[in-house]
Amino acid sequence: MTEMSGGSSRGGGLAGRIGIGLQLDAVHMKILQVLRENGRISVAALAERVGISRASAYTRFEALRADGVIKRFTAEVDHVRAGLGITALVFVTVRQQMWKQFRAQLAQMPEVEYCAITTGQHDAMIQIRMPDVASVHTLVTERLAGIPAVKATETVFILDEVLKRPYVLPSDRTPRRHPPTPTPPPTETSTPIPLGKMRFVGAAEGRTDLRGDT
Amino acid sequence: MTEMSGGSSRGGGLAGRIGIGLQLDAVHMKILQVLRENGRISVAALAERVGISRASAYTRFEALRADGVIKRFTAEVDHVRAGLGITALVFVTVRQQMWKQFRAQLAQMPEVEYCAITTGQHDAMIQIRMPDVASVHTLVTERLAGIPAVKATETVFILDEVLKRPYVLPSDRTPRRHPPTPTPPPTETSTPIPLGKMRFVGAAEGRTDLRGDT
DNA sequence: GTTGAAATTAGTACGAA
DNA sequence: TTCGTACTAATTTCAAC
Repeated sequence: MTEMSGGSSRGGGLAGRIGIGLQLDAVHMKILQVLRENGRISVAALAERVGISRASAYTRFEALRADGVIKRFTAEVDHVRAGLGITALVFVTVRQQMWKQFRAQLAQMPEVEYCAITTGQHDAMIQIRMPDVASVHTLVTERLAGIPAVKATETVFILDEVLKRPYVLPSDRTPRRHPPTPTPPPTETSTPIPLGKMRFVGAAEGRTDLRGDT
Repeated sequence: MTEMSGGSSRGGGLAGRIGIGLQLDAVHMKILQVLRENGRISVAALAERVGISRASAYTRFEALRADGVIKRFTAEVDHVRAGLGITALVFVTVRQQMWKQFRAQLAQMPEVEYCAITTGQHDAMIQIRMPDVASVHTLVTERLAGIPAVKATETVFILDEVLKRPYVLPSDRTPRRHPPTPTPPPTETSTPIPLGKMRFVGAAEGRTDLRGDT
């Protein structure tokens, strides 16, 4: 092989996905689990770990990749060591009808590592990595705030990243049966607040154009 | 090779790191850049892309791994396809002097993919992946709220993950010189609020025991 | 740090169960 | 489908430059 990934992720972003494609069984899950822990494992070693033949491993491996279940393989870099020691979260309020522009601008900001559209007080949360605190300030005030689509921002710094797990699969979930009385979905209209400790935050009003048309 | 990663990440968490180790040059950066895009590329192909010999590529590759600059290789899985279609952020207020316990409890919750300690109104932000909305509710109310260290939570749902980049390295940054007049660091005492659009949120009062002693 | 050649391993393509 | 084997091509290692 020359390369095995990097060029075949179908579609554009992480957004909308249609069709179900592969039906994943326990073996698929086990493959994913191993691959999340060690993305560079050889298919032969993978087969051994999962308990299938090499031929099957190749078939399933390729199927998972082709089907988009595995989106890409990546190396996790220590950002501090790489020169980007400061991480911040910026919560952004986006002006209505300007989501497309907002997305377009974000695409041109390489320092943005992650962006998610959320319910709650703000509309989006972006995570940025910077060499120093001053750079965060500059980015937020001069570049983010300069985007017409951005109505307001709120910045918090990340003091420590406690955990970042690659193990998140249904099989990892704690075996914990749902309560007999099915919990009602947490909507704005019916949200019990048990223990007085919880608070779900719904979407802001008039959020109709959440998805861009890219 | 049989395996190339997965068992040698030194230390425990993502927290404190001592010593500088390798001094990264432009070639190292380029290697990291390629590896972040394609974690399964062969060292031979990597060498060609970076423009160095195979042997050099092997040496540098190993050095980056041994030194911890590359923390691990992982496969990015489409969570929706894998059965965890719901993503939520839970902002947690942690009771003072109970950080250690909080961390310990989190370690036992596999559905938590990411946890960061932040400045601002809340103390920590955790990202969870669940099969459905009801499970989020159950997790937050029955498990998270049940932790003594957790004083309060606030949950928001992620409607769409716009981008998740593996390209974040200093070399990716937009070449934009800092303003001649050095921007003052954004502390609570001296934070200019340009355009009335920005808002930095400092740490809550009395946050002295942010780091656990693990 | 680079090239080249040898040994090992990976990836593919068959049949057979 | 999955497995097992054989074949081909690539990668890794190790040598000398």
